Amino acid sequence: MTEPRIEVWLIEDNATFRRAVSRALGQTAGFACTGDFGSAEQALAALKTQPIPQAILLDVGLPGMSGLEVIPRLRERLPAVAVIVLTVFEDDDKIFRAICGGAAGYLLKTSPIDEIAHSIREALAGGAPMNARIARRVLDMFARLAPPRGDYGLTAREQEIMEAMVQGKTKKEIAAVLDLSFHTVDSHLRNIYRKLEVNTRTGAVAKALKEKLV
Amino acid sequence: MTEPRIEVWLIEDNATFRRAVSRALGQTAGFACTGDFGSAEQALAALKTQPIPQAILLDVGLPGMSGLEVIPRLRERLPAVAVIVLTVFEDDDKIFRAICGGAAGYLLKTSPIDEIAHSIREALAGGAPMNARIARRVLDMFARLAPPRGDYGLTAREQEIMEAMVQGKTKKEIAAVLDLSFHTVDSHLRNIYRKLEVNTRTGAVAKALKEKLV
DNA sequence: AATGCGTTCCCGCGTTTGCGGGATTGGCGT
DNA sequence: ACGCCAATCCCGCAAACGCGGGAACGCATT
Repeated sequence: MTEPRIEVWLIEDNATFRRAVSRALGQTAGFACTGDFGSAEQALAALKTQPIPQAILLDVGLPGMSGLEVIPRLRERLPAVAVIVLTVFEDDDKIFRAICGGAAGYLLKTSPIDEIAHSIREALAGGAPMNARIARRVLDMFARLAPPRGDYGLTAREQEIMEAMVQGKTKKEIAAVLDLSFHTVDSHLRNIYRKLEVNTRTGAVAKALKEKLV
Repeated sequence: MTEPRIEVWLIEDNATFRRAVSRALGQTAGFACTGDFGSAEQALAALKTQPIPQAILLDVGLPGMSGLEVIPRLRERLPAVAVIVLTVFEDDDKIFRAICGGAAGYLLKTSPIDEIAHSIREALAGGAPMNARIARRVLDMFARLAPPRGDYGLTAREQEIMEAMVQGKTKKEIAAVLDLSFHTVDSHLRNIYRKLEVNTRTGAVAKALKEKLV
């Protein structure tokens, strides 16, 4: 069985490293490096003239437009292409921005070529290949970003009032949309304040949003 | 070289599957299953009498206390132990809650034993072993949870006012901490409202928190 | 010199809020 | 049957807020 070659693009400003990866990938069974570019701009320009690849290996430390900036643009034009970040950086902010931009994987340049090849297959199969340390960082960020999910025992009605409050509505407006008396809304509001241990709507909204009560 | 055995606990209500994994792990070089439990409660009780393991394989669909609930408790008592979820479920909510609870990995029960063994080593080495599909789900959730990071051109002073506002402070209090006149704060507030296109502090706080302006 | 903008300060007025008091109904559990 | 509590409604008042005006200064750009 002869499976079709996986066509890969490489965006990397270091010519030496770029050629090394390009050649190594070309010699790996089932892969072909059909394009290598020294900058994001060159790659974007090539989209208009060349056939698109299945996967793109991307450095983040590029001259001009950074790798992080280009991810969303690539994803926009080529939603089906797996963009895999391949870099030396492993700080939270870069990882975070890469993922939020839509990267399908995040590898380190120290990875051997067969791991890179395996990762490309994994990404195309719907996976998310990541260096072990990176993966841990992602989980940690996730957990930190996560909701403490405080439970203050708000009733259904109070939740409803909270939602309206978060939308910036006044008591009068809330009363109108929920078809209640102004005084009733006021009453619920006081109960919410007591439960959340705040005494202004601003504090209540901040607490609700921070702790994902809404 | 004789590396020390890795001691693993198993929390899984299906006795057949539990024994199968336990035996397979026991026969794998470098591993020892030193405890297997049919419920979270049994495992928590065993913490008091038995020596603690290096890793715990945990099912989420347990009778009584669910696997998701028990993760934070385990992490609390045993911060150094790698808790790896091993389950058939792969819905976003369960994955999300497991990670937020502090799980070090998330595997599917379809994984062969050598992959499980490898994952345990990976977790103990600071990695985050995940099934490929699960990893992709995590990245997708991450990107969705991500901040749109709107930029409304708030000045440094206005940012400062926003932060104080998010803390639930009144205009008078903000004026006090920033050593400004009440009227100045009022002025800044109006400019913030105009830039964010809101007309209440509630709306401003909601927008600021949702779009990570603070 | 002129323009724009951020920052600071001030007045007044009508609206909204927070909170102190209440009251009544209906469901739920022991 | 009794208490508990969520949910609904009401009054009044001091405080805070939103917004309409305004003015002044510094600093950078044009």
